[in-house]
Amino acid sequence: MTDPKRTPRAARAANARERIDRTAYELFSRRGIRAVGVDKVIARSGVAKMTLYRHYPSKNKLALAFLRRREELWTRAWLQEEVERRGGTPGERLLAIFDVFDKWFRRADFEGCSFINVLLEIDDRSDPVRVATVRHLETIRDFLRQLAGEAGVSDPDAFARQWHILMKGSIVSAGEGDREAARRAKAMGALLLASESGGKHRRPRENP
Amino acid sequence: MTDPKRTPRAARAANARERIDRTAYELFSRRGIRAVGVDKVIARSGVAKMTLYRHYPSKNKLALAFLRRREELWTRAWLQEEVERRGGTPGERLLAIFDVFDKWFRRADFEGCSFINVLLEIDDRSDPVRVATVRHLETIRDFLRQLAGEAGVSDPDAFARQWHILMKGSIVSAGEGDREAARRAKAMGALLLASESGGKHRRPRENP
DNA sequence: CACGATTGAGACTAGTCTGTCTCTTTGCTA
DNA sequence: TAGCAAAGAGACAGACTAGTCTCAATCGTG
Repeated sequence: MTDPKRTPRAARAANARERIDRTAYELFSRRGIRAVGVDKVIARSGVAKMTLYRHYPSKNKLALAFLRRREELWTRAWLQEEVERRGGTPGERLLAIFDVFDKWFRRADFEGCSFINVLLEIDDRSDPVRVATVRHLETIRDFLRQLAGEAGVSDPDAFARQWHILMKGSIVSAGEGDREAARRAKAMGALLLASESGGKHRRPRENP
Repeated sequence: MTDPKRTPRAARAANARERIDRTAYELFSRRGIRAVGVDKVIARSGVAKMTLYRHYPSKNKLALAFLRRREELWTRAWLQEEVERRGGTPGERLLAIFDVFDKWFRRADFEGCSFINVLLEIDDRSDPVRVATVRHLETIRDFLRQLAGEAGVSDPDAFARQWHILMKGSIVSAGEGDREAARRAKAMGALLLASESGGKHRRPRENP
């Protein structure tokens, strides 16, 4: 006989992992990894300790799973989707990054970039979690390099790294409290883009 | 007991506070504040626990003292001194920041910016230590605003914030491992500076 | 020489952390 | 209906955390 009222134990149990993942995402993205204990994840997700440790053999593994999820949800499903939806040309898309950031920075619950946060909170350069953040940041730069290449800049890798500096700088500034950080970065991005389309192996497009 | 060799107890005791400060600086600047326990500071500085707690009533107070020292040594005695030594005009000095950063980023023991690191490792926006880092970052921006004003920029505050974005972005990139980050940021700084001195909203101040 | 202040050394409290273990309960399936 | 795999609940270990407290050694100064 089906009982629609209470949530059956099995139904909850079935998505125990999903509850862990979601809770870890909420906590780690907002407060950092070191600052959040497994006990907190357990209490918030309503899961038994052994259940968590059966899915993830250590907190580090859970942290790595969190970073993967962050890339899925933040980098791909949010940033890239949003940017591709807004901008038409590669150049427009690059600039649209800062429009997306602008809305992000103005959110009351702005949480910053988890990759930067985790990168800076781990001292040991060989730490697997730290290494993973560097890799995830590279994924973001791959996206930038792709757009830069499509935009026809002379050195897409160097350009992507410069663009990434603008992004990371504006994120830190937003964390400091500057809500206009995205617009400030966008203005510099526009300058960089203009200097690229008017420089080196390209004819100046300046007004006569 | 049994004081080995020289270094009389009194001589050591006399600069107990200085030893604490120096040790806290070394540890906090390199590993962050949360990651370093008071026991570590005590062991490394060779000071008794009660000695530390008599000078600083809590670890937070020690952290605040560390940040003040960081501003003294890093911001003023190092960055500002170096920049003023290298550059002649305000514009040259602004660009010289990235020359100084370039040498910094190439150091094997590059430790990053403590203000950014501490800012991002503390979640609570009302935390006194976090508030202090924001204030110390403002001190850096004051310096930038001063130079921007002297350079005749139309909006020194906005310019300083943009410049600071370049600085912070390049520091994070250097932390990621990009040793060319300073040069990349400098190139963007040069563009920004050029757009200000030759742009539409130019403000004739000094200069021919 | 003696006093007062500072420091060293380390025990101690009370709490946190990650990770392990046992035991019971649950729901699905054969 | 019996068995099995997954999960809940919570005790537990061992290490670490910030901070308190006591007591003796040592210094500079009167």
